[in-house]
Amino acid sequence: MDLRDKSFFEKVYEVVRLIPRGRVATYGDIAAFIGQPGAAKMVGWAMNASHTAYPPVPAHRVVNRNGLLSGKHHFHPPELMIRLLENENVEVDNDKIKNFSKLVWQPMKELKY
DNA sequence: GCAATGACTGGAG
DNA sequence: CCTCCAGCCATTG
Repeated sequence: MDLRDKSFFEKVYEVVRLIPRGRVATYGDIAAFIGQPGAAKMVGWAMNASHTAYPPVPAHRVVNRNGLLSGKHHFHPPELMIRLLENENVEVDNDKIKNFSKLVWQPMKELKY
């Protein structure tokens, strides 16, 4: 798979890299921002291949709409995701982001196009 | 090109 | 906040 060319994946990566340190974003918001609302699953799919992207993508800042770390099982080890978040002062409780509603970063609203 | 897949989501209960 | 359901769409076999 040539991720070198511009694609859905690369758009996702760009947005994810814009997520401020200590903040998190949802798959749906990212998908909507790149003009493909409803393609939230594709964002997750992109994250699945994000390890091949460069510069690295802070995939640990991307969670589902409930603030649940749905993708932690894709990290090695899974606890790494939580460790990275806590390292940014993001509190995690039982695989969920505490104060999620306040930490969530929405490109649509933050960047306001 | 059809069928299955998946780190999802919004609405309803 | 949780569960269940139907819809979502790029990528893969």
